[in-house]
Amino acid sequence: MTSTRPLRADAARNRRLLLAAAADEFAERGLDVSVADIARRAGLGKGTLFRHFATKDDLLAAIVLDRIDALKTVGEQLLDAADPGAALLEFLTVAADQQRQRDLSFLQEAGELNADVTRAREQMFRSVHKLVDRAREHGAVRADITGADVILLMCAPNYVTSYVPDAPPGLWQRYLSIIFDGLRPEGAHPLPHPPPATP
Amino acid sequence: MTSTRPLRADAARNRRLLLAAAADEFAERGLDVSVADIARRAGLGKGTLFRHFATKDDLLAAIVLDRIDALKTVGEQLLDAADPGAALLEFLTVAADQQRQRDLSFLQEAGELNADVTRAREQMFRSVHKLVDRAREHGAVRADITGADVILLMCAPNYVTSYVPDAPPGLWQRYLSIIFDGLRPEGAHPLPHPPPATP
DNA sequence: CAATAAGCGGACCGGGCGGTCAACTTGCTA
DNA sequence: TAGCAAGTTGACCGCCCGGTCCGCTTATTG
Repeated sequence: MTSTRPLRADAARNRRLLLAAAADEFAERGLDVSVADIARRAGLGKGTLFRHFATKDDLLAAIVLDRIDALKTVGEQLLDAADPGAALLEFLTVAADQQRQRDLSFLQEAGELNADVTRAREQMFRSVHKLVDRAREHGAVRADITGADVILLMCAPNYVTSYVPDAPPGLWQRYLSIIFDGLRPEGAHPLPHPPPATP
Repeated sequence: MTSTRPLRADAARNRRLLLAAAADEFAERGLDVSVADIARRAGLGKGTLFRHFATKDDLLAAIVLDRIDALKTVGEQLLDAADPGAALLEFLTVAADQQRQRDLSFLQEAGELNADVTRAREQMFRSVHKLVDRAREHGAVRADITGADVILLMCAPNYVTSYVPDAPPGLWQRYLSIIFDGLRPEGAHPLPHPPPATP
């Protein structure tokens, strides 16, 4: 589209600084941190932040877009894995590990208004659906589970651990493991409600 | 302590109106709704709200305290139930059903500063620990699960469904069911991380 | 090295928030 | 029913937030 000439060296560095500071700040203190705090953490002025990202939501969207794209790629690569059950578990592990601490709600909050994020998210969701379908056909997950279910449950381990004050770093793995056991065919009980259509 | 004379009739009614309006508003639109909106929904002035609740957090704490107390009572009653596994599931069902939609984070957010809420929460947690212990001894849940695990997972069904745009009313039951299957002994895989000590 | 445009920063703005207050209304009681 | 304490109200306050703007700095380039 707009053939934009490359960023000046310092500007490129500052952009990276801002993205990193914002990611940390969002992760540690939630989506409500002020842009002033983010800029301060990056060691830059507030004006600089707004030169790089027109709005606070755009900054959030840039971070989320990165992560979703990375996840999408991981998902696609895992489609060729030998063990479909292990592949799905691996995907969920990467997904939960990538978004540390409390930046769980990233997926929805940012996508509301940004078309790029929405599109990337849908591509990533498609990967998940395929992973789940493969795992189901292989008997690695129960028959009554859908991709939409897994997408919804994907962030739960992070959510759950965000409520323990000084959580040890790997605690989320415990809850991913429990939830994944709930997805397995062994000992599965019939589900009381059909899955949602949307995601 | 302070022998306070009973509220005037209209004041008592308004207090109930405010609590109901706040509960609805928090549930529908999250904890960030303005006190002005809550007062408007109750059909009252903002000043009236602050006469009944010194601060917005106090209002939230009053709501949360009610719910936690109710949950504590349910938990204690279920301790006498014949089937410990069914009792635990019933408790989790009541817990998830009680806090509809997105008011999931009630437990932590409000208790941060309010001593009453903290105390009530700890009592309720004690009930959960007992329910889980009984269920474990009975073989209804896996041996490596603790009360703290269940407390953390308690709100997950609501959290998960809060991300589907127009969720059908009972959808949370699906995810409670999946997660509960993950708590059962059949098909359980060893957990990769010890449980947290705190709750 | 000089010229210049790209980048930077912080004072500033409008708006919305939680919370206050003094003038007004109303349920209770004797 | 008269008197008054209890209750109500919305205009108002100070604060902080996202976002703007313009004078200043600096990387780039011929």
